[in-house]
Amino acid sequence: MTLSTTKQGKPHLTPQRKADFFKALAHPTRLAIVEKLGENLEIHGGEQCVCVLLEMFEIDFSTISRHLAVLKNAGVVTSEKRGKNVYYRLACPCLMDIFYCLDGILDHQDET
Amino acid sequence: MTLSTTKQGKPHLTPQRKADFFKALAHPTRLAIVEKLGENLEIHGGEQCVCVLLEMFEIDFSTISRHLAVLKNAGVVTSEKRGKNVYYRLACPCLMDIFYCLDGILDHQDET
DNA sequence: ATGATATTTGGCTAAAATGACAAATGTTCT
DNA sequence: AGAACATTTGTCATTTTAGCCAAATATCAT
Repeated sequence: MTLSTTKQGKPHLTPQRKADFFKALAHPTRLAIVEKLGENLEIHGGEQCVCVLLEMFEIDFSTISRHLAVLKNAGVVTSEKRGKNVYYRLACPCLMDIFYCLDGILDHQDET
Repeated sequence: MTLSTTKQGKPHLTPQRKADFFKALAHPTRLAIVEKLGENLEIHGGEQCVCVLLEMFEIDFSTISRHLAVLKNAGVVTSEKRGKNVYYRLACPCLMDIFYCLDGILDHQDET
């Protein structure tokens, strides 16, 4: 998945860019990672060590690493290396608004 | 792409279900369709004939039809046949909130 | 420097998504 | 009934994604 950018390397708001963003969220594992990063935003912006994320799933750590790379390329998360560990956090806390929206939509559908 | 459902066939709010929803939005063509359906919501709920959607793209009509099926299976749109034509509309007008959210997020990123 | 720990990357296979063409279906009109 | 139109579905080729294992890289402790 390639992030669409302008000539200056600065991303812009094309349909492709939006689609890339949704695509990054279009996987249960990545979604779970994002929701985890959305918890406790008041503590270091909700950042989590990769090692913590690894414990959440029973899949190979290389696979998690790849999922994290997808999220990062799409601009959903950022990462920072400190010592032996790498910490990921949401690129924008307001990202959680999308989930509130979605929950509302899906709940509304389920009522029918 | 299969929509996750309960035994009663009623969808529930699993990570997979959310991921399916995002996956349906994770394509520029489908995104453009959804945004088109979000216009003029006050007129027949924003519904559009497939024939109108066909004119928006230079791809085969069978491909558009498949994209519409993906959106429908994910619960993003509903359809209704009237005469020779089929009309699609957003399953929930509030879906547009997601786009407002996303625009906000991406705009915010672009400022940096 | 060596070894232990944490994470990413290369290489591969299997599965899923995309898109085109042709054929099928359903509807209206004559 | 038959033709014309609108949309969907069958089938297939191509591309993309997901996941695993092994190897590479980076950092810390001894």
